Amino acid sequence: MTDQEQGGGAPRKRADARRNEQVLLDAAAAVFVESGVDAPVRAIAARAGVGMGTVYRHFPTRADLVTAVYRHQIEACAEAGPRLLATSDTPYDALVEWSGLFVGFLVTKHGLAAAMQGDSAGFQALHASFLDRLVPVCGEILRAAEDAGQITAGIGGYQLMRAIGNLCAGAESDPGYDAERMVGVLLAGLRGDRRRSDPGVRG
Amino acid sequence: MTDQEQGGGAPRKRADARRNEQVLLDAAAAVFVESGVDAPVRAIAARAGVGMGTVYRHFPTRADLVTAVYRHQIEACAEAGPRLLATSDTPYDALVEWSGLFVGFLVTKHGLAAAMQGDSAGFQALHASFLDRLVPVCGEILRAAEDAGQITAGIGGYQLMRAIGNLCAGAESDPGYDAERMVGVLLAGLRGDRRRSDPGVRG
DNA sequence: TGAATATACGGAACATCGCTCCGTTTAACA
DNA sequence: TGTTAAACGGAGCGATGTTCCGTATATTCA
Repeated sequence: MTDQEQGGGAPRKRADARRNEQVLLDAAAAVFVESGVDAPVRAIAARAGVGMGTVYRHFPTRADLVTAVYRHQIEACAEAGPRLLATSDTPYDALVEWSGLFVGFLVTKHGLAAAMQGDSAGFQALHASFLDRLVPVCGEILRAAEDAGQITAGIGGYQLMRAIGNLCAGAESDPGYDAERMVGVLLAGLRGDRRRSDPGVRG
Repeated sequence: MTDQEQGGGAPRKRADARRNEQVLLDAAAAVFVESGVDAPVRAIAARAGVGMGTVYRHFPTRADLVTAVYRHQIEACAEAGPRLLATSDTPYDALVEWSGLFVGFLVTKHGLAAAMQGDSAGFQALHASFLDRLVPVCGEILRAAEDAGQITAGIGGYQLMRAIGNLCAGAESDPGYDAERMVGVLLAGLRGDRRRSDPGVRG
């Protein structure tokens, strides 16, 4: 995608630049698998056999690199939303299944969920990229479930995704914590809550 | 506690050492309020008017300092557990109230919840201190609620505290995310799940 | 009171980050 | 083949957690 659109207004990138971008993506993917998404940029540069400058020219920040590596998986998750909504028995079932996909994606990438919290301004890009694409998808499923009267109203896509992302943070390195189960409990809570119309549990 | 037990086996600490420990605790507390628990150790040393070495002699790692600063609040939270269990109408009510205390504690300290995830080995001490004291308390309330048939079985104190802590991470800096509400949903999920084995009861 | 000594102190120094800068190399094109 | 703009590499910067060690001092004992 990044390459093709160069045919339009911008002049085509140089061959070595295009090659290095791919080399970097491959190297980053490999390093992320081995050391998690917190791996030093230097390690990725070394693995790719390029200098630091090259990394940062292609991906202005660590978060951009992370985003780029997982872009196709984000896309797959996004596309699964409408499909699940169409094929599942009920919107709530779709919500559960879609959440399962998202959780599965998060917990297999070391530190990805933690990074999504985006406290330090650097990760804001990652935060945004994930959420820009997936929040609308999640929101659509949520609204469908709401309309069907299956869950409580007033939980937005962002709110739920943020909660799920948080629940998954650090889960892969903690055998005593079962993120998938707690996400299941959270989703059950969406359903159980629907009996109260009053939104402010705590004021 | 650190001072008193010196009367036993270990020789009493030097006066300047005792004084500096307190000065450091006060300085750290102030800096944490202003800049969050992620504040640089240097900033705390400067605020206290001591050198870096002094900080690390008293608190071998940043996490130990954080733990020490909030120790009395952790203690208050721990002591509230049995009390709530005794005074609340039902164990589940106690669970909700106790969770409210814990959440209130976490969200008012910038970055504390995030630190609790303890990814980087440094924060393991913080992780442990919080959990060693509070997990049994939480577990007791959970078991009481289980025994009363109010919640699903098989969720341990660690599991729930970890989930709540995660849900609160980064909440204070994200106006679009309401951690307290999502904790409420999670707790509702604990109750909602029981309907699988006991369909009749509705709160 | 005046050494003697263990204890504590201060802050420079080290390792590790993310990220920037700039002199050098090289692909693209006439 | 020569020109030029794009891309490269990696040293360097600033920040951070942590360690080290020479110096200062509280405490003790004569």
